[in-house]
Amino acid sequence: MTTMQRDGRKARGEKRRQEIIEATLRVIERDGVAGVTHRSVAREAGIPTASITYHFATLDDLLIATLISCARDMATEVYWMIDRARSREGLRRSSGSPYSGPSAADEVSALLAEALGPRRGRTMAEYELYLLAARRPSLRPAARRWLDVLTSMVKHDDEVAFRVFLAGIDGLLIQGLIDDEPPTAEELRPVVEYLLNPTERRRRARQEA
Amino acid sequence: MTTMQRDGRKARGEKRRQEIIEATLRVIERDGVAGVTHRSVAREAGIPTASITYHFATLDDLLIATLISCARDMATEVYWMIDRARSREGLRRSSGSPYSGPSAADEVSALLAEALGPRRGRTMAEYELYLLAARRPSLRPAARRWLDVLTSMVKHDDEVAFRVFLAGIDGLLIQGLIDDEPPTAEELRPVVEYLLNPTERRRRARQEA
DNA sequence: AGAGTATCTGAACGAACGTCCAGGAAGTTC
DNA sequence: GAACTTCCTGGACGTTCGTTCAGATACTCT
Repeated sequence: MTTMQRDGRKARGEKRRQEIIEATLRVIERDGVAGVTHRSVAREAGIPTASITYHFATLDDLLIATLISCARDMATEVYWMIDRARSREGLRRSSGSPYSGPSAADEVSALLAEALGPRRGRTMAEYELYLLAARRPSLRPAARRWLDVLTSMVKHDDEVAFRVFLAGIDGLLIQGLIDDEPPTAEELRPVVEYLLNPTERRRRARQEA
Repeated sequence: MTTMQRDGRKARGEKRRQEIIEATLRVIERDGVAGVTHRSVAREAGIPTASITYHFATLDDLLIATLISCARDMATEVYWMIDRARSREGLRRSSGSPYSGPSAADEVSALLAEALGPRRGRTMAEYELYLLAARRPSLRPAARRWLDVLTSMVKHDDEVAFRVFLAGIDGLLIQGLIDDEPPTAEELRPVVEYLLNPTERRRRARQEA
């Protein structure tokens, strides 16, 4: 009984798989899907080249596994984000004191600014997935995942306004990627407010009725 | 004086350049940027491989020239589209009879449906340009071209509503690319109407005042 | 006609690629 | 510790790639 690994062989293999996927994602963030080769990923992960072909039958399998993993992570983030926002709203309702924290528009625009600033590489990776999914139907469920999470979690009394909101988010992100410098949360807020407002207005109207 | 070509050598070279660019665009539409190689383009154009390196110093030059050409074509299309719409609006105003042709929302949604249906490949090519521009600043002016044309031609009294409209178009397009089947104009119209309405409402209000 | 120049191309080169494989290392079971 | 399974990897193979280049062809000009 040493201080060494406690995992079985299978667990070690799974860990390696994850390391390879993470290294692949870093390569995609840095150089795009075009930069993904057995050798570049192996260099990034600090492992031998043949180790990749052992864990992934083909390079395409690796790419697909990576993009699906990336999409799953993002969907999970969206899930928790909404969850946090919801519990906060619950607090706001139960307490009688006036709420003065960040508004929904504040939070969404901050999130977009983050996606276009520090997490730019990750955002680009997401849209590489979009484009790959456009050509390969098998990838589409993964690409739509964060949209599905939003759709199923947020109550949308106005179907059309909600679709506009989703499209607006994607449009702001992809247009932000080709700006010379990433837009700040302050610059984005008016647009986000505009995207959210109609929904909010109707919801408030419904609650007052 | 035969019935042969009348163009000088220079003109012939320029024509070849164009043919190569068009073949490259077809390859991108079919297989994406990843499918562009000297040999695949040469096969598509029906010319020898070395002919490409003669007209384009590097494969990257060819790719950039093709995507810029594609962006220029699209900007030109947007230009004429707005021009036609404007002259039609002029007619509508001058004639006293009630106008019953297609509304702006009708036309925009028909255009989007076309971009996601028959012209799907071209639309994908456009977003490949977007993604490439995200990584290469020198490509960004080309990628923004159609946005600039719209911005400079359409009078936008409400800056925010206009930015929402532009983002919405991009979002609808890129989300339409990952739908299992392309959305129809009828499905898109309510969303487009919603994107256009606020602007229209304010414009009408201004005209009535 | 002949010099000059732009256009064109078959063939080849070196580099990078995806993938394979024989064999070694590590862990598990008896 | 022996048998067995899984994990791992250095090295090699055949392919495709971007690019080069010497020489051929087509056109212009004087």
